[in-house]
Amino acid sequence: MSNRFIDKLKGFASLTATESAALAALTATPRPYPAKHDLIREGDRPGPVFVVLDGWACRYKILPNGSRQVLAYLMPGDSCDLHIGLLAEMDHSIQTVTPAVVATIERADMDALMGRHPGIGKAMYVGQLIDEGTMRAWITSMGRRASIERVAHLMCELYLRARNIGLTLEPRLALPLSQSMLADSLGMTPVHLNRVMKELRGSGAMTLQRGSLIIEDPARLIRIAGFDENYLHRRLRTGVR
Amino acid sequence: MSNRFIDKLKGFASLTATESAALAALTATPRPYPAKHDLIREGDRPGPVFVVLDGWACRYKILPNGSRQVLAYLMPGDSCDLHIGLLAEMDHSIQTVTPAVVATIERADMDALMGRHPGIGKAMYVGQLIDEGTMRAWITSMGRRASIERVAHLMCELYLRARNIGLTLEPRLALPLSQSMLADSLGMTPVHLNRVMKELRGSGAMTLQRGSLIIEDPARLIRIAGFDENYLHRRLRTGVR
DNA sequence: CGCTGGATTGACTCGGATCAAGTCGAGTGG
DNA sequence: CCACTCGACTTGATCCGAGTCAATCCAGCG
Repeated sequence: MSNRFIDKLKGFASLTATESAALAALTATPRPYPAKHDLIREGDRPGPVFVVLDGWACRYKILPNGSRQVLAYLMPGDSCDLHIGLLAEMDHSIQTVTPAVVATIERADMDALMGRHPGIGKAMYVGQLIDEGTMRAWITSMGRRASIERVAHLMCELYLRARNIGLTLEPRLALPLSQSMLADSLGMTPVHLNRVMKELRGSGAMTLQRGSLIIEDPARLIRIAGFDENYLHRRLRTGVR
Repeated sequence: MSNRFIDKLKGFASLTATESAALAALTATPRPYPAKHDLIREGDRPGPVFVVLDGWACRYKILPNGSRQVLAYLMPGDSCDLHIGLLAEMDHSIQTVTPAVVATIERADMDALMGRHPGIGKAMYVGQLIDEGTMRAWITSMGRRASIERVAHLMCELYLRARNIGLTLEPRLALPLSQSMLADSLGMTPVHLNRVMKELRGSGAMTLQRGSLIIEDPARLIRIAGFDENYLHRRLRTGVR
């Protein structure tokens, strides 16, 4: 019975058996949700912390004119902000992308947990720093990368994140994201995204079809994207308590 | 002798006299820096937490092709991420925009402080949630707003943030940002930014000249921007410990 | 077997980038 | 006090990447 949340945190800080057990206890009774189900909406009062144990979710905002911007993807093991409960209302929504299994941790439990087990706190903070780095990378992509670079960059990110948590070993990944959702992530239209995909396919860098991302030429994809994985912070600081 | 850092945190959580004094002690010996001075660069190993007590700073990234993306502005009272020390290297740089007065707090001191004074921790976390909300707003702007909307949105944000911390009371603000810096914040060229500014001026919504932002018609500017200030989280959760 | 929601392609338009001159204001030195 | 310089701001002309609109195409499915 693996718990992807715990597995992910273990990659950020060593957890004692007690700490793992405490986390397991708090995420022992997750709930399944269908695809495209809002876990929480912009304007809602935040409740417990969400932890995605299986499936994909995304953060997004809807603009006054009705268009959507996807802000981040949550993969198995990812969670929403752990201090979310301090705010009066959400500034964005979180929705499942695929059918997903999601645990919730009450704020009081979370606080108690982190007070008692500093290792868990540390691991959660590292996760949060990575999420922030990812947002900065998205801002950078949107602002200063051409569309083909942007697409390539997102594919690099999603593939590496998936590999980091053991979702795949081969140069291929099951990507449950429609072209219109990808377009809403990258600030472009579905039509243009489709053409860019065609170009990437033609260049021999990668292929995305039928929900399957295949990295054909990693070096080329990385070069197109101008991708530097440092923002995913795989190498963490060593020797610091 | 006001301390903008403490003033800002007091807006997020009530601080006891002891807590204020502890914060004052840790930020008692700030250093002045000239404008355009890198406090820390992408790739550097993070050190202490930076706290901007006076002046403006920004976070930014430089892309392989040499172009720059500004990621956020730090105004007086703002600080960098308080867990920054957990990472092996910075994923972006932080630079002063104007001459600035900056204090640094060592990680050990910060940890001790937050362990002893939960109110400080809470206030810092609220500040961080606002920073994250701001990044999400930037992603949304870059992805789904036209350039004039984007510019108007940033001006709304900067003006409101400045007013929230008491930098101004009137509908005017000293904005020490060059057009090329604004362009690098908004993912556009300086030339185009200039034209957009002209259009905003012509529409009677706002004027920016000689480092001075004047909001001529707040309602119109907000309408152009499609601005919703909820992401700045001024109304915080009440009745929660 | 027709329906439906993605994916794909074509034709046309337009917002913003690019390239290239200026202009303006604050220093600076003669 | 004025010529010179330098950085930042403006403006015009042109081009191209990406949006828009409108047909298909296709696979999965009731």
